[in-house]
Amino acid sequence: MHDFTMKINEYLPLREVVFNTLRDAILKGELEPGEHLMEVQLANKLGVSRTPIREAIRQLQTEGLVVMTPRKGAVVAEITKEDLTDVLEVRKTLEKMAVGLACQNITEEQTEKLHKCHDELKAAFGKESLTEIANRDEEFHDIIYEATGNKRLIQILNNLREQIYRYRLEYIKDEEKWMTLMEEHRGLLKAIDERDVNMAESVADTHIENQKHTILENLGK
Amino acid sequence: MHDFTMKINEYLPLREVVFNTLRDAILKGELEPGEHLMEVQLANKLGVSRTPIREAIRQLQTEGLVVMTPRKGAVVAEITKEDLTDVLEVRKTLEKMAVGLACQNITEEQTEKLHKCHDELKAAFGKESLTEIANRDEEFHDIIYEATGNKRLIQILNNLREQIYRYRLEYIKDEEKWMTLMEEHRGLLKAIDERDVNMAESVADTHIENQKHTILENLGK
DNA sequence: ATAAATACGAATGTATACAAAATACACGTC
DNA sequence: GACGTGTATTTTGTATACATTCGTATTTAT
Repeated sequence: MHDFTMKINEYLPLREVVFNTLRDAILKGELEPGEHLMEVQLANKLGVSRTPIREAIRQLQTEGLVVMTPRKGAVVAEITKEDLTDVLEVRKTLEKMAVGLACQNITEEQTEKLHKCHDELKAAFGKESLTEIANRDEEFHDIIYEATGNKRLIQILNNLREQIYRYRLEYIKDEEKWMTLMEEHRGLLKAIDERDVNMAESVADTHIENQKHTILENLGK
Repeated sequence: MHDFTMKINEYLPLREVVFNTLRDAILKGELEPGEHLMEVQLANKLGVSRTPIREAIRQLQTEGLVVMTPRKGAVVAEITKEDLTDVLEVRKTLEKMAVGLACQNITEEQTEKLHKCHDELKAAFGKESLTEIANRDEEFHDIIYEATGNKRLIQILNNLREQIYRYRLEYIKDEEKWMTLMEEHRGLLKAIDERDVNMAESVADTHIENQKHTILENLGK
């Protein structure tokens, strides 16, 4: 059977393309913090006009990836230790809220997906594939987010995650922490399976706290 | 002595002016939910070109006040009961976090400001001035937000407040709830004075929960 | 008469042109 | 040599022109 919904939404406005391109460049570090984003230069480089560039940069601003000042332009956001701490403190609170809600609201189907994802995550650790670990880890939390049923919560958590995206590979690189990481994921899964809100919140707290320590540690170097 | 720094930052880009104008219009209900925002029409009305209009609309989108679909344009966001519930649930969690942090981090100076604001709020209730009650209420919470020292938390809380801004006057209109409202503010102040985190979180929980009930109640009508 | 096709209008997407401000740089003065 | 001023260049802000698409109404064929 043919899938006639396939081509729906295949169109992407140029501003979206530019946005994704610049976003990736920032998160990968190709555009370094403090670097000035100049419209004409980017327009030439990407082969489009200034208009989509400007709109993309504004989008990046609201995501917190660039900082703009009127008549001065945009620079890639510098992230200080304090900023990171602030982000992770809020994220800790909301992750706890999320796992708590997930315990109450998760469906049978979502539970199944979560287990499957957890298995794949374990497999990724076995294969020692950093990017796959990172992706599965992201997916694992995504499923939990979805299970909360709170759209606004999901949106904010995704944005907060974006803030620390640049450091996620650094965070996973450290093989010494893998055991702890796997332990925490297993803990989350168990707590959600048993609908144990207190345990889930406690594990989530530890999980983010550890992540905070690792990231701040690596940032010092 | 003359103040030569006076005129600094007096310049506002047109996009900012347009943004504020449209934002106010939406929050005041002059632009109704579901209404289509057309660029040329707005540009003519406000006497500017489409460019600043477009940039302002994108800003409104990220604030959640309008919803855009590619090649269709922007409509003023409809807020459903579910959206409102989601927003207020997240806000409850973060308000609790905020008062907890405020208990730990508030300075002498900020405490003083909070007391002063609380007195003015009581006075506003005495004068039965709705807009003044609303403004003082907003200021009261602003001071608490500032006292947390967490910039990201402040930013998110401000955004969440924006979402329910349209209903804040409705919320305060109900004179029966004034006693409760005053009681809750007094409770928050006391808890912060005594650095009692548990009490502060408990009062904040009740405060937002009551707000949620009132707003959802009024929304039904 | 109904349904499909088409053509027209209106709105958004994108590019470019022009205006104003900020930055860089060279020149002159102390 | 350092500092300040004036000019040139670069960059952002805004307006406008052009392209594309979507919706609607009209027309045409069955």
